[in-house]
Amino acid sequence: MGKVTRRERERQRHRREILAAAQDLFSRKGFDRTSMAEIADRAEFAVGTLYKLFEDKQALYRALILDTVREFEAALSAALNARGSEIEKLERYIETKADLFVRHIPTARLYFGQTAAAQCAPTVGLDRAARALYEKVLDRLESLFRAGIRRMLFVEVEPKMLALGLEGISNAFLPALVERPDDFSADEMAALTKKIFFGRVSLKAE
Amino acid sequence: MGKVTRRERERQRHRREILAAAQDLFSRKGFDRTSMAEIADRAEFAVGTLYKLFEDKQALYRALILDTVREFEAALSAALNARGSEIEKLERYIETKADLFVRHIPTARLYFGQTAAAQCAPTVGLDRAARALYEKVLDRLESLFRAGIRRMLFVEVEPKMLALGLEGISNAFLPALVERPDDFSADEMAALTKKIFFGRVSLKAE
DNA sequence: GACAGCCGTGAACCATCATTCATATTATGT
DNA sequence: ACATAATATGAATGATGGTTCACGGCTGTC
Repeated sequence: MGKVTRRERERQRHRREILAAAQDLFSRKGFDRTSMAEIADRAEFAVGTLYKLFEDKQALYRALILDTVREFEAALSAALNARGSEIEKLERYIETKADLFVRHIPTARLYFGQTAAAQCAPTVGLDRAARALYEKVLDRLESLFRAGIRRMLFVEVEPKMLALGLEGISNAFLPALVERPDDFSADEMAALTKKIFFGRVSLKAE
Repeated sequence: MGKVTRRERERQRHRREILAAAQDLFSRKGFDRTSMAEIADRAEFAVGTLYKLFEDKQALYRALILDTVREFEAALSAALNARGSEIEKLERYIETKADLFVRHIPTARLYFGQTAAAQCAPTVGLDRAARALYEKVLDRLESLFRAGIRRMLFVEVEPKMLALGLEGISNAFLPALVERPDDFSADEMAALTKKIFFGRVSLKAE
């Protein structure tokens, strides 16, 4: 009973095509300002077809967000769990994130929207599971900072706050990247982030 | 011909009441998920009245955003133009912003939504004028960094990027603040921001 | 080659608002 | 007190867009 029939493969391909169309539209115009008809148009299907593959608009959105956050979470968690000192892990985290941002701008927009922005307006963040995945990354960051502080690699600051601060900086350049994608390389972005976060901006002694 | 008749004063008071109701709803649920009827209800007016005071829903929103951003811009620009060295000005900027955030959380949410988040999804930022005001703050930050670098107060990094980085960190704690408002004082938030941005997080020599 | 089941289709349906406007209410001037 | 102008009201209107479903075609099976 081979479940992987041609039918099923086609079905999954269509599903992916719809998600791709939706990603572009949702990331540029947001959930409410994107209609099912538009998504169907762009994906070259009829509206009805979307409803064959997804319960409703919310479910389609959720699936997309979940895919997006899962992809990011996987890459970022891998970076955070690689070998090396706390600092090296965090540096790899920064590099990985910059790379993801530069390489997949629409995905990055969605990721940022769901993590940073949505935290301030809970009603906007439409998904529970995605949130949980992001929390996992935050927790991992926090515990790395905690360990780093214990080993005297970092200053003594609430580790949770350090994690949020790092998130803040590593997201900071995304708007600029969105506006002029060609002016940024992942390496530059990562270097800048590391310099500001780990180095010191001020030259005066404290 | 005293223009400041009772009628006119009442009118303005009603206007403010409507804006106050709208602020709470928009900041919590966003533009699309807030209906004119809801705003009218909360403000204890009829829908028609909203249309006597505002052209349409967009205009009401624009007025609100403009008020919000204007308020922030005024306070932040004042901080950036006060006496003192570049570092002192920036420190005052950080303190002022933290204070605004802690004191006016709904306003802060709107501000953040319109500045940081909206930059990534241009269609979301519904207002031109508000954007321009924020750009003014960014430009001022940038030129402060530029001057500071010339005077060897800061490391040599693209000043624009330093400005974005500072924005990133000073926004970073807002989500935490929104979630548990009582756990944060403006002073703590400002101190943390300064420590991460101006000080150094890493203890190892570079 | 006929039959059954799956797929895709898009017109039709319905709920949700933004917006309007005829009417009711209140304030102002005489 | 009366006339008049300004203001507030909320039911009615129309547009938008999510969702459904009856239909026609295609695929794989016997």
